[in-house]
Amino acid sequence: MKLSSEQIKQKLKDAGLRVTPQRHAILEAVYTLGNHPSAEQVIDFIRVRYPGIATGTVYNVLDVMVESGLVKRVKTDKDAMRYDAIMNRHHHIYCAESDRIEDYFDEELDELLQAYFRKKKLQDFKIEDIILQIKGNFNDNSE
Amino acid sequence: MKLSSEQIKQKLKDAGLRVTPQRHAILEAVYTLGNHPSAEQVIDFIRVRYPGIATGTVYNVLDVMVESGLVKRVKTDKDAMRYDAIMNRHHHIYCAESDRIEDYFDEELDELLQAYFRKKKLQDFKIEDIILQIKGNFNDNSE
DNA sequence: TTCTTAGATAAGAATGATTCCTATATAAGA
DNA sequence: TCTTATATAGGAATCATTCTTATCTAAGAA
Repeated sequence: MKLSSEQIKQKLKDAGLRVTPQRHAILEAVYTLGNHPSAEQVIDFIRVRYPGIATGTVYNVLDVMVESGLVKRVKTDKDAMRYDAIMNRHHHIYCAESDRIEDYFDEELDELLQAYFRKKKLQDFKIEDIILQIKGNFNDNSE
Repeated sequence: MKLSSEQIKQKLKDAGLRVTPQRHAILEAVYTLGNHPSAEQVIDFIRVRYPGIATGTVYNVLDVMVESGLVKRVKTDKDAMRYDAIMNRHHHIYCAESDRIEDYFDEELDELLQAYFRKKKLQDFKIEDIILQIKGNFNDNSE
């Protein structure tokens, strides 16, 4: 998903963050890259236009954005952490072989789960979010 | 869960793996520690009785065990990978604040999900496993 | 039982991802 | 414009994990 410069700025402001060129570039990168980029992919993307950005800054900013709810961390079987800017409730379809992640939106399923856990409460736990990790294989895997 | 030495041995054999003292100790550690240990926790646990075990061996063996279906990788928001020896279908209740993971078994839910995805097929994807990550907060968090 | 060898391990170097440190720079409110 | 709390650059440091190679051993064969 591509956002306008103004939209990105507004998102940072809404999250209560100072608007800096670095933060702007990083949030833009996560949105533009779309498919759950790693910090490294974000850095590579940004350095094309903005070579000076420091590695540490990207990690810092991504952390800050996670804290502020602008992005989410996505961990896979692999080592590097990945980031997701889509904040609407969604799930992940994941193939370990290719390390590919696809978003899965399904409101019907979400309602089903919500209803289920409204009835069947968990002891001593306050649910904030439920994420399905759907594991398997893409049929069109290039292998 | 605590397993007898004989049970552990049998599990290794059933998985088609050679039975070595290291593998025995590692599988025992994952079972005994119970709560989704990281590789580091496994190493610390084993070194008390078996100081010589090499770091690389633990990582190797854990990978081999994942390949052979003896343990599963468990991913959290944090960097380090964690491992789970419970292979029955179950889900995870996770609190990012404390990094605590609890197992959640619920056959009724599993059937619900199975029925749901039997009807609503995903295009171009063969589902092998569905794991819920239930995120939130434990009420008794010591904080 | 002993022999054989494919496969496993030790030890530690190497790598890759991430965090930390601190001097400098800057966003944004006064 | 000034002020200052906050952010960034640059690079060292740390942490998790993988790799390399010499040595060792489990387990089937003789």
